[in-house]
Amino acid sequence: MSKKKGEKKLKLGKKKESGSLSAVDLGPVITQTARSLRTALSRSLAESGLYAGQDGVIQMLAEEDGMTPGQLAVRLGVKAPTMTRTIGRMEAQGFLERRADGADGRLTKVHLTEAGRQSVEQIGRSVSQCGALAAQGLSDKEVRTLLKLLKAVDQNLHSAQEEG
Amino acid sequence: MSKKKGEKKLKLGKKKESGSLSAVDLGPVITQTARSLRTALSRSLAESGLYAGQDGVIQMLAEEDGMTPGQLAVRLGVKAPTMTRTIGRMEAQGFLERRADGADGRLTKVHLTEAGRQSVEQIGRSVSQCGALAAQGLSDKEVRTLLKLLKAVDQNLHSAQEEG
DNA sequence: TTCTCGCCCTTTTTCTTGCTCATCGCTCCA
DNA sequence: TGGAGCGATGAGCAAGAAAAAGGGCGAGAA
Repeated sequence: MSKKKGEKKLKLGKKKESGSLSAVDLGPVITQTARSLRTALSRSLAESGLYAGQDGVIQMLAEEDGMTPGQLAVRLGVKAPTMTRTIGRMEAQGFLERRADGADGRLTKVHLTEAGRQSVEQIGRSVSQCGALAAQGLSDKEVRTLLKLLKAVDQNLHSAQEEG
Repeated sequence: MSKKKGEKKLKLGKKKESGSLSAVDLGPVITQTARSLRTALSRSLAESGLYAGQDGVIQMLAEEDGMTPGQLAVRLGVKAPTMTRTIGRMEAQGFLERRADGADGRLTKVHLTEAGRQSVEQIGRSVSQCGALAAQGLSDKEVRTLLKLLKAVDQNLHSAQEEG
């Protein structure tokens, strides 16, 4: 790998290699931004009485009630055990409830409770408000570009994970 | 601040509000990408015997030994309690050690041990390798754009945090 | 000069998400 | 009918955050 190491511009090799220079910063910057976002969302979500990470479950269920923990995990990009525990906590909090599937005994269906359904709107507000804040000062086009690049990165990470 | 709220373009509001449309997706996508990255980095870092989140401490200390927990926390974008505990764990793992500051009794200086110093190189490899993987298929320019946009988002999030 | 109060830094505590490894139960197919 | 698989959980480890508790330093008041 890596033939195009320093051949990019060859500008006197002023600062290291211009090719990898930025890539190293990618990790830290993504991590940092995600942390900031999580913290911000967390505070906004606190008004609804829930934590960052739980919002997705509510929104997913609002779109399609009765999903299984496994489905939720996949769609939210989280591992199954994490989803199980989060669901358990949210059930205790009264936002949703588990019901056994009549046809297949292995499956558990997750349903929104009345309280859960009532929180949907407020959560949507928190999320979009948070998104708007994050995107402040960026043009529509820039946001789309950011989204596209981020998805590409995520894709890279995923495909590598499978190969091991 | 903020008078220029909806006066941006006013283009008939074709699809909802063209401004926020993508913005809502920003949060989930960033979160998701960060999770993937964390997982990937975690595996790579495991060879060095440490966890995702600890790498930054080593690298920071490699650059400037003897920083205080507070300084490390700020530079790594983490809250002080988190840093304290991480340092404690890393001290137990043998990567670094705490020393009291002679001049100011409130301060604690964190120093890399020999083992810590020896891990610096390998960690650097893990991080840059991970960054390279993430940036796979992206042009140099795209990476720079991504970096720029991400930093802008992070900035937005931070400035809002201060205002409360 | 001495004492006290306010401030800063660190650490402790408690709660959550998230991951990996391991386990238990149910299905379905050979 | 017995085993392979899939789905949901359980247990253990770590990062992060918020709230609050210790300790030391320094400045201002008496």
